[in-house]
Amino acid sequence: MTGTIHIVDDEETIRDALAFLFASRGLAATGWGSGEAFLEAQPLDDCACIILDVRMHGLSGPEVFERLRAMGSEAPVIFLTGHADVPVAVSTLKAGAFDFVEKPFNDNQIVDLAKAAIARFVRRQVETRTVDTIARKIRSLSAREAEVMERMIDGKLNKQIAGELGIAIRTVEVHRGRVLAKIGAGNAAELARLVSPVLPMLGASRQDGGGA
Amino acid sequence: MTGTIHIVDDEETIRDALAFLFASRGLAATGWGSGEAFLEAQPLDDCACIILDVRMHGLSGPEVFERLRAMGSEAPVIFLTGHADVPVAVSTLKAGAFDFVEKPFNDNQIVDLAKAAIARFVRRQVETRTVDTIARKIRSLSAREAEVMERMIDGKLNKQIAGELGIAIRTVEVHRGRVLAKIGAGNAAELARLVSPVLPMLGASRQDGGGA
DNA sequence: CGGTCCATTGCGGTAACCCACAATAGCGGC
DNA sequence: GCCGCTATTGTGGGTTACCGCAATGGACCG
Repeated sequence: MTGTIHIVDDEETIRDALAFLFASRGLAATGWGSGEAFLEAQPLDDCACIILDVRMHGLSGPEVFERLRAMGSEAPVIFLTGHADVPVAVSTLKAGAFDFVEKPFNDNQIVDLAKAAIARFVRRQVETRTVDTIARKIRSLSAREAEVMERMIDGKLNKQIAGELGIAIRTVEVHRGRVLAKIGAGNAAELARLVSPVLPMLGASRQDGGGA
Repeated sequence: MTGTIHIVDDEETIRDALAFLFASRGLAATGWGSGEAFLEAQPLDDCACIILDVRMHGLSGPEVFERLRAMGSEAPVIFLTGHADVPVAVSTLKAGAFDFVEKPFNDNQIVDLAKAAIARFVRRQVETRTVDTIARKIRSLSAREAEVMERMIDGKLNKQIAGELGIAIRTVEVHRGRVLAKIGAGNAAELARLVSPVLPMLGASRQDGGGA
């Protein structure tokens, strides 16, 4: 099981129709009668795809979408609408919605869209996990080790690094060895390849990893 | 001058109104009466932003958009439409359009959108130029040098590379030196940092850079 | 106060990198 | 056939990287 499709619509007819449709195609789906109910349950871990009706009692689809993104959810969202609302379509798509479909929809179209959304979700999950693994390793470095690593990636020699940090070459060697061990790289080239794409995404999240 | 705004609309009234509007805000703009006329002139180099009417005589806006992309243009496109056409809005945005605006539009909104589009265009131009510089250097490598470089980035030792390629260590050293010189890196770490983000984008574009 | 973690440094040695000098050999063009 | 480009290899030597062993000193915790 790769994840569940969550259907949020205040019309029970549509909810049930979609749930039945997905079930008949072998896709797991759950229905929610309102945005509030869905958000409160927060089944974030299990969200591979979210289908939101635009106009609902209480929170609207776009409002639910906005809160999901604010909560950090990256799940693909497919909007359903019964009214030709171009501005809403444009703004949600520009905000990262997966698709925007007008009712009445075609069964095969919706199923294909949901499958594509889940496929994208799975792909991103894999990428994110890879990045997170590296990021966690980087955060496990002490402050000094991080300083040394940054300079290693720039291709600086131990001698230069020692000069910049005002410490002995031997000390740089020790840090360098620890960096390679913690990141799991055999040498500076591998380190640079692994870490350099992730570094720019870590801006303010570093914290002092050690004492002194 | 960062580039020109190209307005493609078969209604002269709108063309002129937009051209006047942009001119009054200090933005250079040119009008075209049809998609065919615009495509034929191919002012690709000068396209910082393209405004396309959806429904026109001859080629429709989306058709023009599709041909532009097929021609390799990455310029941001803003669609204008007089009709609430959600499917067209969705498909064009998913295909990479910058925005989709319904008439009648607000003057300030259009100007701000055009400015944002131009800003994105300029930013991408800079990125593209950086990537192209590296890509050109990579293409200047001989076939053998490229094979060696690939393994350098993986952090392999000269000894390992020599084994894989069935050549002497000394030969690997020579290629290694030439790779670093051609790319402009001081060592393998810098090489990996510079080249590894660009490599995946070069799939089929490599060609033999040298003799025998 | 002892234990833990980290930064720091030194010694000595192996292995790897980098380069100048020198030479052989195949391919394509004039 | 000569020239130029590239690939290939060797010799020898200076510079670096990397590692084990050993030790000192500061900060924090129970």
